[in-house]
Amino acid sequence: MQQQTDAAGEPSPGLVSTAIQAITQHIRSEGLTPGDPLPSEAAMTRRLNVSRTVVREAFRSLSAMRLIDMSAGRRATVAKLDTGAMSMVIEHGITTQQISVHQVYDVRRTIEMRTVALAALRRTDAEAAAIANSARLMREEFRNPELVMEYDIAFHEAIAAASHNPVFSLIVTAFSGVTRRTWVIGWRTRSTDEDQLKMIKGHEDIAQAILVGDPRLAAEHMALHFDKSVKALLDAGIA
Amino acid sequence: MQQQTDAAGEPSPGLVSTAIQAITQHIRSEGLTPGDPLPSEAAMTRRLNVSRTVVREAFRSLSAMRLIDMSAGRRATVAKLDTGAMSMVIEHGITTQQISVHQVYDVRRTIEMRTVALAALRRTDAEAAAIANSARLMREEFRNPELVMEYDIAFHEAIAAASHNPVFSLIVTAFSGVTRRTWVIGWRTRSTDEDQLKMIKGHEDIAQAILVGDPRLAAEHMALHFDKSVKALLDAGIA
DNA sequence: CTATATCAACCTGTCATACAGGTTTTAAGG
DNA sequence: CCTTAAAACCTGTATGACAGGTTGATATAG
Repeated sequence: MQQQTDAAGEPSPGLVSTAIQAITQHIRSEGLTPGDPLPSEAAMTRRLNVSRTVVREAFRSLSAMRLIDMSAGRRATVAKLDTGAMSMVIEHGITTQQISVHQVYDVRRTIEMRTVALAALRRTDAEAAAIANSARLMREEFRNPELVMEYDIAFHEAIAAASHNPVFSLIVTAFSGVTRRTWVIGWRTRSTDEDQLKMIKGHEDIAQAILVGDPRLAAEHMALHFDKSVKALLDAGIA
Repeated sequence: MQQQTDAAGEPSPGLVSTAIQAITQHIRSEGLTPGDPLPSEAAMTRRLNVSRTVVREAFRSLSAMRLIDMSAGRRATVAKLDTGAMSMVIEHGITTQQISVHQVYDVRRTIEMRTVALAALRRTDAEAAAIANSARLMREEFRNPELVMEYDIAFHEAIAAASHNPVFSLIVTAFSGVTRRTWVIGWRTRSTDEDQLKMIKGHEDIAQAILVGDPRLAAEHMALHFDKSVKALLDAGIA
C-alpha cells in the first residue's frame, strides 16, 4: 500500500526504472564481477520499499539485456559480456526498416578491416589455427550452403576474437544475426562452383595473411572480400 | 492455473522469453514501423494463454532495451532506433572490468575515422554547420570543462549523424557514456590554457575538413585527435 | 565419527486479483 | 454540430498464493 516516498520531487520515471538503476548501481558500488551473486528479489524489495512486482520487472529487464543471469531457485548473478541486447537492437532496426542491410555491411567492413589487422598482429597460434580451420571447413562443406554460412560467421567471429578487444567481438557478433538472414542471398548470386570457390579462396587468403602476420595484406584481402559481398547483395537487389 | 501447453517437447526457456519472441515476431510479421501500436497486454495475454505477469515482464524487457515505448494508459508502440541497450551493455562491460577504457577508445577511433570521412563526403550544409558550431562552442566555453565535454560529445555525435548511417550513430552514441566518465581525466592532463586550446583547435580542424569536403584530411585530423586523447588517458594512468 | 539421506529454508517462476490513475471512445445534452 | 461528461480500456503497482528448483543443516545409518 505504501508508495515510494520519492524524496526528490522529480517527475519520477517509474519505479521499475529506479529499481534497474539501483541494481546496476549496486553492481558498480560493490565492484561485482561476472558470476557474483546479486541480492535476492525479497532483499531488494525491502531495500527499495517497493513491491516484488517492480523488483522482478527490473531483474527481468536486466536479464533480457543479458547483464545478469537468472535461473529458477538460484539468485541472479552478474553476467559475462554478451551480445544479446546489441543484436536485438540491430535486428529491430532492420525489421522496422530504420537501417538497411547495406548500412550494416558498411559498418562491418569498417570494423573488420581493423579486427583483421589486429588479428594479424596479436593472434596466438591457436587463434590463427581456428581461423584457418573455419576457412578449411568452408571449402570442405561447400556443397552445403547452411554449413558454409555458419563457418563463414565463425570465421569472422574468430578474427574478432583474435583482435583481443572484446568490444570488437561484441559488435561483430551482434551483426551475425543480420548475416544469417542475408547470407544465402549473396551466395545464390555466385551461381557456379567456380564463383563459390573463389569466394572461399578469399577467406583462405585472409587466414593466410593473419597466419604470416601481415596486417596490411590481411586488411586488403578483407576489403576485397567485403567489396565482393556488397556487390553480390547489390546484384541481388538488396538495398 | 492452466500451464502453457508447450506443444513442442522443448526444454522451455521460460514463458517470458517466449512472450518476448512472440512480440518481436509480431512486429516483424506485421511489418510495423516506429510509432505503430502493439497489442495491449490483455490481448497478448489471451493470445499466448499466459498470465498478465508474464506478458508484462516481456513488454517491460523490450521497453528496457528501448525496442518499444511504454507509457501509462497508452498502448506500447514500436520505438525509434535508440542507443539505450547498447550503452548499458558497454557500461556493464566497463564496470565489471570485462572491457577497458582503452579498448573502447580503439573501437571509437576505428569507427570515427570512417564516420568523419563519410561526413566529409555526405554532410549537408546544415550538418556541417552543426559540427562547426559544436567546435565553436567548445572554444567559447573552454573555461567550463563540463560544458566543453558536452559540446565535445555533441561534436562527435554530429559527425556520426552526418555519415548518414544510423548504425554508426548508434555505436558512437553508445560510447558517450564511457566518454562522460573519463573525459575529465584527459582534460586535466592538459594543464595549460594553451594545451586545452590546442585540443580544441584539433576539433576545428576536423570541422573545417568536413566543411571543405576532404575525407582524407578529415580522417587524418581525427586520427591525430584520438592519438592525443589516448595519450592523455595513458598519461593519467588509465589502462 | 563419517557418510548419506532427508528435510527445512530460501529462492525464482507463474498465476490471480485488486485498484489507482492515465487515455480514448462514446454518448448525452446543448 | 459542438461540447462535455461518462464509460471503456489501458498501464502501473501492490498483495497473496503456490509450484518447483537449490542449498545447507540436520538427523540417521553405517
